[in-house]
Amino acid sequence: MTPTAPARVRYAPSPTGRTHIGGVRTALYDFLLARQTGGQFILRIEDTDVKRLVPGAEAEIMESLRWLGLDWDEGPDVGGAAGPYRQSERAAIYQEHARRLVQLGAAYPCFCSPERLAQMRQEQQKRKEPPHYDGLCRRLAPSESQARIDRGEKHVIRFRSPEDGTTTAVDLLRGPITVENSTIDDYVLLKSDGLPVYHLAAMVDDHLMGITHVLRSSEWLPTFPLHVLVVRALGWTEPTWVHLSVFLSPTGKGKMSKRQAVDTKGGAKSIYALDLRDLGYLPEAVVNWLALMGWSYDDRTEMFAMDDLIQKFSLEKLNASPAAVNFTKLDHFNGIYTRALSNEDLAARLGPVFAQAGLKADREALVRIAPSIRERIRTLDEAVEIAGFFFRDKVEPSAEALIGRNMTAEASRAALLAAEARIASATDVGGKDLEQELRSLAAELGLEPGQLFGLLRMAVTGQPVSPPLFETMEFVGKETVLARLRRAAELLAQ
RNA sequence: GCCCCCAUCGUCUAGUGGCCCAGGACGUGGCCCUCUCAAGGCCAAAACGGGGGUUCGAAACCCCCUGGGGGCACCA
Repeated sequence: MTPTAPARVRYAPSPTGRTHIGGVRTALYDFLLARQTGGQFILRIEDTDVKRLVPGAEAEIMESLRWLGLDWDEGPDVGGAAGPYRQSERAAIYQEHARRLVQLGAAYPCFCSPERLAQMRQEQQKRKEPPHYDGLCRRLAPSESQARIDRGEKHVIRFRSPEDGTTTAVDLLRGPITVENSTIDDYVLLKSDGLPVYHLAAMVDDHLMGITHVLRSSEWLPTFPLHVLVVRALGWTEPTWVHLSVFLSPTGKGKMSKRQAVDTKGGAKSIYALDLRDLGYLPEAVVNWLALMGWSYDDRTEMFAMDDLIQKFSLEKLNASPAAVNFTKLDHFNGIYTRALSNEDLAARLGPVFAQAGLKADREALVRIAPSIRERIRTLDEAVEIAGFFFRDKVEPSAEALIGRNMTAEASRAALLAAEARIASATDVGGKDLEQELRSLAAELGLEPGQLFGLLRMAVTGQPVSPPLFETMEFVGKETVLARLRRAAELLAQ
């Protein structure tokens, strides 16, 4: 049931790599649930594996969330009453709970060396047994364990999983999941470096931070019963568990891989949030797209602004089956959101894109061309492709490209010069009068309007595809248009 | 190998036993509009993986198979 009581939810990534859309989607759902119920959205960094830490990863997590408008109420940077929010700063807390578990008899110290464990596993595989801890230290008398600890022997703390019976864990989307306890391994909870493993750290933090709903990836399903057992051993009440399906690669075959910039029809794509930003996608489009990958509202509504999502999101409508990433649909959403932008807004977002392409395009100019390109772009960077010529000093089409459709070079040159003369005497190069004038000219020359216009387009813009000819000429300016037409005629004469 | 999850058009999905010879969206094809490219409008093709049950009635419930995915670390 989607709660009406304030939900406290957390997004708890590990700073071990780049921030991809799978994680971001989980964060989105967390955020929506918190905002809808008037609860809190918490960012917690799970950095207990020192070896896998990637510098800058934490910053990328935050930058990605901010870009998409997923602001958190509590976190490493903003603080909060349940902090610290970085697990590496909470080691003492986990150690205390590990001790408690040992006292309770639900966990035990294990002194086995990594070498012994590796060998054990190897032998088990040879015997075609599932790899699992063989329980050597589980059978140690507490007094002996204590003595070895006092002697300073290196050890970990393992969970003492029940020998028989079954454990049932309830997932909101899948219902009860029951497993034989004999299949639950004696997992390590606290490593010999004193830092916890996920199985302990996440359970402790979720409880201490008052988390009401745990939304996480379905990769955790296999260890879900273990988690429930840990929580119960500590005597805590469980949160509502929601396991979100993973994303599949665009073909639907195989998991979306971490290093995947697949080449779809529109060009290179990326599964990383910040790459999407740099590729010219709008955050509102990415949010809408992501929200619909695993969640739906009804049988027809697809456009959702963040406010709509906050209002309409519900856990019940989450889909338990895996979804393939569909970048083409992202393009579609992006096109719609782009077209909905005002001239000023579009110009503002285009500024950095043109700058990055090395083109000097001031805000005022961008506002003026916005109406001409809005309907022609799906991503912001396509604007450079279609309208970059506006900001280049010279256009130099090849003589070959300047020959009109079904025309000779000479006829093309003549048409260009004839058009130049008419445009020279026009008062308004963007107006209907000139258009009529040139249509008449085309008829006089025995040309289709499209042939003449195509010729002019190539001469003025240097490209076969552009915004509508007359708006384009108006923006380029009469003198420049005339100069370019003369230059084109020259090129054709050679 | 063992454990767990999932299963409707190519893709995202609606569907909670009769409203479904299955609806929407993207994509695809065609037509219209049109100075190019888009945008827009109209139309079309396209799915309940297979087999058993349950039921007066199954896309929906149960079982098996198949397929897909995930997991089996002192990673998360």
